[in-house]
Amino acid sequence: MEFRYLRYFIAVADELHFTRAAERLGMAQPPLSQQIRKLEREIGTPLFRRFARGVELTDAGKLLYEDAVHILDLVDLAKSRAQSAARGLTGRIRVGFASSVVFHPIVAQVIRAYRDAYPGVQLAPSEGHISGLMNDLREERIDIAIIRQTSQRAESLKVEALLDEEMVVVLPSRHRLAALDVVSLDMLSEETVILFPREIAPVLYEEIISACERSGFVPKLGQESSQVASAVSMVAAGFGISIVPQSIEQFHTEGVTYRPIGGNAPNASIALAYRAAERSKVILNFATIAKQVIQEEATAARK
Amino acid sequence: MEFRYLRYFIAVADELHFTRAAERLGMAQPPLSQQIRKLEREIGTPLFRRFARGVELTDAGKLLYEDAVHILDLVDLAKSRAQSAARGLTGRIRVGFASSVVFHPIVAQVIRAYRDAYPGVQLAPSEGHISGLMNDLREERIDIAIIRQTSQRAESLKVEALLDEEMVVVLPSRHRLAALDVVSLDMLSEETVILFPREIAPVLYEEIISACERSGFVPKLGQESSQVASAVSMVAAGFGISIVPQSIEQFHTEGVTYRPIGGNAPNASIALAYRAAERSKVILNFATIAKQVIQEEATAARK
DNA sequence: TAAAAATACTCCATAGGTATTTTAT
DNA sequence: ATAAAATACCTATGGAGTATTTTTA
Repeated sequence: MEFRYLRYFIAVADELHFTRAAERLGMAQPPLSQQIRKLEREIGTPLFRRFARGVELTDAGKLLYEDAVHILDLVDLAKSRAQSAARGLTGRIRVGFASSVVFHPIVAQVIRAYRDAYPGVQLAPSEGHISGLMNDLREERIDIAIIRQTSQRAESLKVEALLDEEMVVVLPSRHRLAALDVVSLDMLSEETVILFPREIAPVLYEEIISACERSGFVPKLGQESSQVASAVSMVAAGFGISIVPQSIEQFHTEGVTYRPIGGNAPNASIALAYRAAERSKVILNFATIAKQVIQEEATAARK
Repeated sequence: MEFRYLRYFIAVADELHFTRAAERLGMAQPPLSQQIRKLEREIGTPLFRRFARGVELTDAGKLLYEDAVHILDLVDLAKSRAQSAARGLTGRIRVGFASSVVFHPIVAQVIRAYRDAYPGVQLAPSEGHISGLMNDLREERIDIAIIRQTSQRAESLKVEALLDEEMVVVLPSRHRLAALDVVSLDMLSEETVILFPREIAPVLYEEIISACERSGFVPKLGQESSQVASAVSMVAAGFGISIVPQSIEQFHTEGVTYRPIGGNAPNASIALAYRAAERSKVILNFATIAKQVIQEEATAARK
């Protein structure tokens, strides 16, 4: 089967006249007759009944006409769909978010901005811990991730810093330090500190520990929380105090108070991760949009 | 766009390897590369990313792959659909029935037989008077009709006799002739005869009149009934007697009695009508089935 | 008999082949 | 260094053109 056959067939079916159809196709009548004949031989049945004045469609021809028009439409559609996929306008993108960043307003902003710019792309979000997300990226279960900066030197992945975020202290509201506007780290040397397991965000963990060490003490660690954010609940329950990224403040929990850290506050930096070999416009566009959003935020903040 | 491009593209997409795909297609690798390149140029975007070991699909390629497979499937489907249409296995047929034949058992038998033989054909039945049906045939509003034999010499239509049907007398049950087993026409010379309008079935009408005349009288016509069958209701209402095709007996109406006509009973013959130039297998198959059913009935009756 | 499609042939564009080079890991 | 795709060039199939015949209403 050749495509040409369908185009020619449609022309003849429209005109019900070989000579006129040939004219419309910009060709001579005999080759048109030949091609139609080939099509009829391939299908195994006449598609036209020839009369002295023009032709008419057989039942088989009538049916084929509908299908042929449909098929040619689909071909055009397929072409334009492929074109828009190439421009990153359509498709699907699986985005992973580290559990410790999902509360940060930048996440919602990036998603909104991407949705607006590429409404044809379906977003499939997922949440997980940093190392899990990195594996998901490598094994192509997700396409891009917003994570905390990581020390894992991943050959095949590209990790780009997006922005820095200071950490804050989480205190039970009745704690004596809650009376202060700003808490400095050295005030915490005697406190029991609740932290998440090191594995779920190693760089964040190390940053907290080393900031304490720079302030001259080794933190006294208490019970581990399962997540970065759930440490807040444990503070409320009286297990101790905690240190969390500022965006966790969104978590308004009864009985806890957040206080900025004076001096050398530990830093939680947010980064974008995706496969270094990535070529998909859909995915690269997401990275571009994310960086643009950060840029605009920074510019807006300067004013 | 050429079909070949899609076939080649699918082969390369399946193998992710030009050389192997070329082998599978039974051709050399360079022309395959050329054709894929042409396809990429036509669509305006790369479909594959070439590496030292094989290739991979771009986003555009992935999308086009799905569409291409679908399109090739549709082409095969279109071919087989056209083929089955040519054999009269699929399609739609609009069948008209003369009001005076719809009660005859042969009608249901023919429809059932056709349905069984060609389950893929959609039947669209309609009912009307003979002259209306003949016009509908000529103007292609219906494809075939079961009618009463007609005198209208219709150039463009073919009318084929199916079977003969005797007429019977319809009497009010308390009528003195209802006491007889058989009624002969000459007994009706003084009766008021209720008939349908001549236009709706001229041959039937003439047959009744001339049968009476052969029996030596001109029938005394009373009120006209709107239909052949509705004469029965009027007999029940006491407007007179009537003469109807035997199959109308199916119409079991309170207060009327049907009696066979002795001697020269008028004859109502049933016929098939369709366009003389008809070539559609779907329609010609219907005619064949109808004649077969009659044949089988006759054979069964002889036993 | 006249309009239109089919046939007969000729030509050339291009699909496809062969030999070789380029590219990417 | 090597596998694989791209390039260069050649060949030949078959699509399209011209002239003519056949078909059908």
